Order: sequence, then C-alpha cells, then structure tokens
Amino acid sequence: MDEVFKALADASRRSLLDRLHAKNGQTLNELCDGLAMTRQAVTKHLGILEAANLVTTLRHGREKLHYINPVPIHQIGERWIRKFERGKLAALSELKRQLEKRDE
Amino acid sequence: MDEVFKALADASRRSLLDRLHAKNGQTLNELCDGLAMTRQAVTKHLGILEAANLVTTLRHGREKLHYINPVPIHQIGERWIRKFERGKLAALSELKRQLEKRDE
DNA sequence: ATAATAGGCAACTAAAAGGTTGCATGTCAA
DNA sequence: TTGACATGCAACCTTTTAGTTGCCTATTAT
Repeated sequence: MDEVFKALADASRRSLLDRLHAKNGQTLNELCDGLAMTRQAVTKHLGILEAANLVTTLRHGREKLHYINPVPIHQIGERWIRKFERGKLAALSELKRQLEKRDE
Repeated sequence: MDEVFKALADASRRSLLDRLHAKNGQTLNELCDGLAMTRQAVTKHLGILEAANLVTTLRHGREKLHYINPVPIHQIGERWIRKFERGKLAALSELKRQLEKRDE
C-alpha cells in the first residue's frame, strides 16, 4: 500500500497513468513523447509504477508494452478514501462547531 | 492536488490522519504519543498536512487542536480514483487478452 | 512570581528521489 | 549481415525529505 501511495505522489507518474488510461498498451518510446525528460528517467518512473503493481508490461519483440492495472488504485479507494468519506459530514460539522466556539 | 498526494505519500502522515479520524481535535503532544520520533518531526508532518489542507488547526490557549478535513481526500476519490475505476474492467480484460496472445 | 507545560523556530545531517550521461544489448529490416 | 531502432544498466549529480538537536516564547497552575 505504501508503494502505491509513493508511486502516486509524483506528478510525472500520474501523468503516465493518465496516458495509459487514454491509450493502454503503449511502448516506452511512445510514453516518452512530449515529456520533458530523458527516456531513462521515464524508464525509472515506469519501474516504480511496475513495482507498485500499477503497471504491467509485456514484451513483444524488441518493444515493451505497458498496461495499466487498475486494481491497486481501486484498493486505495476502498480501503482508504472511503474510510474517511464515512466520517466526512460528522468531521466537518464538528470542526464548524469548534470554530464557532472560538468566538465566545 | 499534488500537495495532497505528496502529503499522503508518507506512512507517518497517513497514520496521523488515521489517529485524527479515530479521535478528532487532538493536541500536538497527544499526537506524539507512541510515535517513534521527536515532537518537532511530528510538527513538520502536521505542517505538511495543514499545507495540503488535510488538517485544520485551532488554538485553544497554549494548546493547538488538530482537526481532519476530509474534503481533499474526497476530491481525490472523485477526480482521480473513480476515473480509473470506470475503465477498470475494460483494462483488465484487455490485459488478459494480451497476456493470452503472448502464448501464440 | 515562578516553575512546569505546550508549542515554535532554525541550523544541521543523512538518506532518498528525480534526473542526467554514457555505454551495452537484443531485435528487426534492408 | 549490418545498420537502425527499442530498451537496459550503471555511475554520477542535485535537490528534497525526514529526522535530529538546541534554544526560545507563551500560557497555565501553584
């Protein structure tokens, strides 16, 4: 879980996921296009995404195709985001109450 | 948005949010209990959470009370997580198809 | 008043992150 | 088979991050 959060912390990596979301199965060179960094930097980012299981790769001859794996993102939604959404209204109203008490 | 992802990338900070979720409105010293780091380190983490708007504080005499703000977490769920959940099944089935093609 | 309590500020350190350059390897096309 | 293309590996550099120590300030209780 920590690896996934860490992987998502970088804007370049999120943008890579965005691009794979738009078009799945891209090669390394395809994913490099338009990014202001070297191929090697992109390789590292993809490696981190792969280590976090957010991306799966498939060799096809000399090409490496990258596929997004939506499962870890979904898990974060389930195990983490939702947890905080449950208490959402309660937390906000309590905060509001406290803020108002300040002016007494 | 980037600040929020970055803030969530650290396990200590997520644990602080967890603790505030369990009991909202804790003081700095309260939040230090049981953590294997100095008060100053916790202060920094809370500062990052505050900068990302994940935590709001309220001074009460010499105490500083920390309240969780669930809104940014919710926004990440809405604007980010859900986006990838939509294409989820499609992405997985395409990946599966590609993986099977490998063995031809 | 004064001591204890709650927190703030700043300088410093170590390690990790993000990126680079240079070179090596495997695969495809002519 | 040879050159071009797609990717891999490794050493290196710079900035950021997580944490520390040391000292200062404000509030509260005795």
